[in-house]
Amino acid sequence: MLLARLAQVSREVAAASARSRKTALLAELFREAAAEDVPVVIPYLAGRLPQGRLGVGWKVLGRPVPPAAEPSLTVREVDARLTGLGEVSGPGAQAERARIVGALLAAATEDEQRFLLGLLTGEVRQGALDAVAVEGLAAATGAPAADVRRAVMLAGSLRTVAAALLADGPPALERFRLTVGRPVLPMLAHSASSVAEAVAKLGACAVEEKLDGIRVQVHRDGRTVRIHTRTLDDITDRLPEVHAAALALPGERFVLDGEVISFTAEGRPRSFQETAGRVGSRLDVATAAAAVPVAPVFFDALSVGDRDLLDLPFAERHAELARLVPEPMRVRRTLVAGEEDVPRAEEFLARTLERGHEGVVVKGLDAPYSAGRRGASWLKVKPVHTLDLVVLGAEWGHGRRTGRLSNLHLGARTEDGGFVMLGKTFKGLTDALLAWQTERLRELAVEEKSWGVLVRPELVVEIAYDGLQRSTRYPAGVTLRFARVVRYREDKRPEEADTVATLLAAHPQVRP
DNA sequence: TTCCGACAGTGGGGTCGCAAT
DNA sequence: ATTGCGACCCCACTATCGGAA
Repeated sequence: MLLARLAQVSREVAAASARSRKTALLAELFREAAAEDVPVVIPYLAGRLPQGRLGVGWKVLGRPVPPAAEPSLTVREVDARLTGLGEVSGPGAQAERARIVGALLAAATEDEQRFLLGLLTGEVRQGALDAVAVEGLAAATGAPAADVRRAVMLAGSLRTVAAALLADGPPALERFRLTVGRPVLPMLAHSASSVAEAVAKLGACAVEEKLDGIRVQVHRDGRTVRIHTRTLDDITDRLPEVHAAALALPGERFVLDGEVISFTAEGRPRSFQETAGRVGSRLDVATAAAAVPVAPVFFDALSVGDRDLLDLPFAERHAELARLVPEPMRVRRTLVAGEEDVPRAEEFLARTLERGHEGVVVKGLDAPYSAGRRGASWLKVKPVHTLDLVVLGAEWGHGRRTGRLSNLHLGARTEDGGFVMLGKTFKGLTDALLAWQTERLRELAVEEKSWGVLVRPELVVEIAYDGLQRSTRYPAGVTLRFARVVRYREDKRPEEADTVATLLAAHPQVRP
């Protein structure tokens, strides 16, 4: 199959607004694809490369290449060239990557170039990724969409399921069950603004501490242990402590879900930055582990022995977890029968925060484990802080925000009446607010840049954020975590904005 | 008819490892 | 030795579609 066909369908999918239309377009293409092309066609139309990321970004891709007049590239040839691209390393790698990409783009028509650049940057912008591709695959094969979705979650891979399904039809889905040693996509949580709100939604529930570390799924089969991240990367080699802890548990076969985090000698959690840095260290793990030891803390059991627990209610999965894992290696929790217990749950949240953790996750006791989904039965509750800051500049947006000033530069007041930048945000803005701020900020502009504008510090904006973290990038030595716009404060003058000093005073545990 | 769950898109900061400078 | 880039951790929020209520 020619790449041109995929590029054409991708353009049509992007142009269609109805999801049902996108699904139909994808299904048609999947039916056309020859068996050998399927392992490439499916991920490409889901907006991803089967090889994953290839080490090329805008630095290499930014240089325009004259397009070919006629399409000639086949999907398999493109796939082979990109596999080669992924294998480039060592001195001269950047030039070699640029050469390979340049040659590929030169062989591509304008339409194909656009599609390839989207794939390589991970931004196809066709309004369809894995989920719509799953729908398309179901439509193409006549398999129920829910069954296909479930198989993909359990396989952790759309490509594998697609190949099996197109080769053997719907019965192939039976093969995709939870298997010890093969990671499944983890269940995720929604947010709630308070414990009371979460309990009102869920009824009988468990309130568990939320640790600010790295999510892990730990598989043990006999003496073999594998540790995977949220995106199913294998990080076993980086976490010898977790490996040892899994082998020390009194069970030969299991799959557990939890968080890896580093504690100080006093038992306080280290900052996310420290834990993430440790888990990210690959070269000298022993030295990293000596400086920042980590520990697993589990909260769910997906499989124990030969039993697949995914469809059991959380209460039963947790009972299995408690049989296998000793208390200190499980998250702290309290059980709540209903709304009459809300004060106790709030007390639990307060104590969890005192211990230095992020917040809590409220979990319905009846719900199954929804692999790969943001289940309605897990609700995280974290304290939200707010500040009144001043807009110092703004950057032009991309995609659907093209032509709008989108990403705001946020400043706090200093003692001498000036402002220092604390970070940026683009979140929390409605289309109407985007339009309004674009106009307003252009009026206030004192300097036009290629990337946006610098403005007179006059607009005050209320910003919500999750906490403070150290920064080497910003002059105050700190930056906001997960900053987002709440509203503009046109009733406030910049002299009334919050200062760096008040910000630091509100977070005494974080020092620049 | 209205409501709400699921998705895609739009990017944020930090840290590590690698290659270029 | 330092710098820049890309991958991958953490993530919030809005718009939209389409099925559920």
